[in-house]
Amino acid sequence: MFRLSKTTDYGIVLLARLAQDSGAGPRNARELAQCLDLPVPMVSKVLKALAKEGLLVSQRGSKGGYRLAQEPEELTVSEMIRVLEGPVALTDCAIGPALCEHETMCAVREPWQLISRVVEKALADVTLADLVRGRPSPAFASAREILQIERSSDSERSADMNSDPSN
Amino acid sequence: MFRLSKTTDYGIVLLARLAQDSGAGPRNARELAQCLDLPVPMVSKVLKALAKEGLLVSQRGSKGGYRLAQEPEELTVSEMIRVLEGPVALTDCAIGPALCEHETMCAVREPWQLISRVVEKALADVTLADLVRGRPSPAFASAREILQIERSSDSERSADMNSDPSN
DNA sequence: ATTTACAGGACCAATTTAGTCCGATATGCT
DNA sequence: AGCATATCGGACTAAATTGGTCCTGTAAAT
Repeated sequence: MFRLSKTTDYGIVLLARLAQDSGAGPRNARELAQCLDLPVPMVSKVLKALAKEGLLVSQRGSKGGYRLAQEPEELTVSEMIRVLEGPVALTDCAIGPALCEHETMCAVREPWQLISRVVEKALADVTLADLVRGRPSPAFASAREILQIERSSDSERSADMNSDPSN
Repeated sequence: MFRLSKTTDYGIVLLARLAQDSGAGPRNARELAQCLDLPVPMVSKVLKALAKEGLLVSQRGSKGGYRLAQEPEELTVSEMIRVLEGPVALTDCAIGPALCEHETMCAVREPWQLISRVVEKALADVTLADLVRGRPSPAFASAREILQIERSSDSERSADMNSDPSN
């Protein structure tokens, strides 16, 4: 269905939560699960994954928990997805060469690589800090610009967005 | 894993194939399957879906087959994905409001909506004609520009792409 | 009438995903 | 030292999705 997995979704929400109240020492899994209303074992699992991949720093034992490994401004959405979900690419053949036996006759491989990189760029423009602010930061500017352009050019080539009333 | 499904992948390749040799009358499923080296029933299934959704026009009976319903320049990647895979959105809550019971406490919903729209815009910039040409058309220009910008700004904030040698 | 080809299903097997659980280890506190 | 609290690193299960096949019906051409 072309959606991020729940794991990734939870992971990013958790990172956002940790970014909101950083500085107050590590937060444990139970606490986070409770305040986000998610099942504890699942939260625990995702946090472990994030720690293993180096996005969080864990502290064991009593008074332990997790904290961000870097400043929210330094962590991009692209990176979070890459860590939890694998490299950003719309098709397998967009990751690299020689992964598909149809390559020789496939006309669309190269465009996919370019498209995937464009998408990744869009995701790399948004940082964790942007997410928790909910407000476009300077880094978000290019995204906004693109949407502005879209808006203005919509009037020119109007007629293909509303072609499917049956759905 | 954040990939397009095989169905969508096949679908776009099939559309590209049909775009390459349009004008020569309808192509049937067997023919297309053979020239793309894919299983016939699968190709048939995808073609049916594309026809049902109005991207292809089908003709039954002997000498029947499928042809594009519109010019390759008019059909965007965004549209193809939307038809085969559903609306482009990274998370469920980016589609519309009131789909997730955590909304009130979720800090990241709004940003997801914006991000999803940016991604969709990137996909809407590429047409089927661009795909079969494999070469950036005017509509592709913005994508290229973005990558240029990325390239040049890479020198400034160099150190976070290569932070994971363990993977 | 026969052949060709799409339409619309049901159907199945394999994979992936979401979620749970458990034993081991590390830390802080008394 | 001993206990309580956490993470760590697995294995494990159930449900959903996906990739793929197959079959019956219908439309068109010769």
